[in-house]
Amino acid sequence: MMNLSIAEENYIKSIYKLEEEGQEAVSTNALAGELDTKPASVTDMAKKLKEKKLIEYEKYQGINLTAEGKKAALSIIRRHRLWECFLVDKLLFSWEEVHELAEELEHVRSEKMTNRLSEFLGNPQIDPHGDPIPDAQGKMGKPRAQTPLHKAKSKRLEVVAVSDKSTALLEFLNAKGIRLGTQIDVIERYEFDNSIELKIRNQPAFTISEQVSKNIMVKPI
Amino acid sequence: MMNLSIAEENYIKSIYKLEEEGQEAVSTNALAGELDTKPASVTDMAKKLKEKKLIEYEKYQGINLTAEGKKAALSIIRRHRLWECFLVDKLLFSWEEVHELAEELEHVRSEKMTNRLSEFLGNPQIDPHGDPIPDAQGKMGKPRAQTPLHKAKSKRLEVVAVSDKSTALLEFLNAKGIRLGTQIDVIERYEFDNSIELKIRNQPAFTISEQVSKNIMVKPI
DNA sequence: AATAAAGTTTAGGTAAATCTAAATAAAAGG
DNA sequence: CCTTTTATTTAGATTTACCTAAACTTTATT
Ligand SMILES: [Mn+2]
Ligand SMILES: [Mn+2]
Ligand SMILES: [Mn+2]
Ligand SMILES: [Mn+2]
Repeated sequence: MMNLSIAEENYIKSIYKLEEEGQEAVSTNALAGELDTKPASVTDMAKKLKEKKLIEYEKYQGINLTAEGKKAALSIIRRHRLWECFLVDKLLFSWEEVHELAEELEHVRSEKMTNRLSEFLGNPQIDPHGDPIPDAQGKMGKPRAQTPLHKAKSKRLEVVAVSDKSTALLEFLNAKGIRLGTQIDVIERYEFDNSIELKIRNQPAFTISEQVSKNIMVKPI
Repeated sequence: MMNLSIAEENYIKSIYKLEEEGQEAVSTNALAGELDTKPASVTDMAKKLKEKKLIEYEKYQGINLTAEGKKAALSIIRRHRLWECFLVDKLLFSWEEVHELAEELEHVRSEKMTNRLSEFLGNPQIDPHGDPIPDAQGKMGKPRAQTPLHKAKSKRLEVVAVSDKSTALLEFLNAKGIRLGTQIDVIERYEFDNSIELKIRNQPAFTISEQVSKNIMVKPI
């Protein structure tokens, strides 16, 4: 496996994320948005990553990871999520604090360290946001076939993941008492703005916007 | 405290190390040697660090850290040594494996994470090589007034630190059964090459070169 | 199909951190 | 004190990862 720069790793990870979110071929603009950079910079990097055979890329046709690119992505994601577990489980950070730190820790490349960290943490299967952790071979549990709350049909639900890791969202969820494993009763869905009124045990009912509900992944219970 | 690049942090740390080793003013060449770079690059960086008021520097006169530079150095060293403790105590690495990993982990700057890591480790006072760990305020236990084995007068000694962190030396010490806390009996000192014959409990006596003995810090027992 | 709008690439630059080779200053030796 | 050696700095390039502005493609809209 080639040696990637930090910038290259961040690109690979973002391409993986956008592909996973359903983009057939990842567009220059989408990637620029995800990485908070300019489209021209993305084009530059695309040429380099193509040269290194980590992506397939033709002018104006968008980007897709090659098999090798996917392998690299999964290895970065593994490190990212394991460090998030460490920060939450061992250093007692809360889930909204760990993403940015893991964004840096993920770039320390050592298979031995990564595997020992995993073992030390008891080989966790999901990270603090409910996302699955790839194993040492790059196999990831479930490809996340999760229902967002705004599309769930059932009345009684359990929170299994959040898809947005912004401090803003996670702090909002903290304030409302919503975390992984929280059980939710849907009281009412309002069609005009797709807001949802819901209730959590021992708490008054409250309403959340579609913006929020589409980032909460749930399963029926 | 200003935001330093990884390169700047590595320079600051090396300047601190060379000052600590006794260099009145750190020379361009010494620093280039320590950082495995070229003197011309050091001159470039010296200008930048002077601009940022982290060092005192006049052309041809060598380099010294300012108070602010020292504070920055101690903060980097704190992170470095805490991560080394983590790797050895929690991930079960051996002392020759951790320096290079810590060289990268040290650049993740988060006071909160650093302090939590310290707490998680039980606020250790020394790292796996016997070096003191600065506290959150940048105070470092003892300024290392340690005797190297080749200058020790006493016959019975205890190993308290190693001053060279190269894998080569540390693996040699592993092979000989020398680690922190090991008790040594000096059997003979040979003047012609300053080699030392010594003995460790339950092991045949053996001889080490001055190259080795000057990197083993000891105290009498 | 023609045109407008949106998306993407190219051209040309900048800043950081490096390098080599040449110039210059300091130190050492006689 | 003069000269040689050693140390240091400058000048000029290179690489990586960005950027803006202009040119070019693709796509959507009349
Ligand atoms: Mn990252
Ligand atoms: Mn996560
Ligand atoms: Mn370092
Ligand atoms: Mn150490």
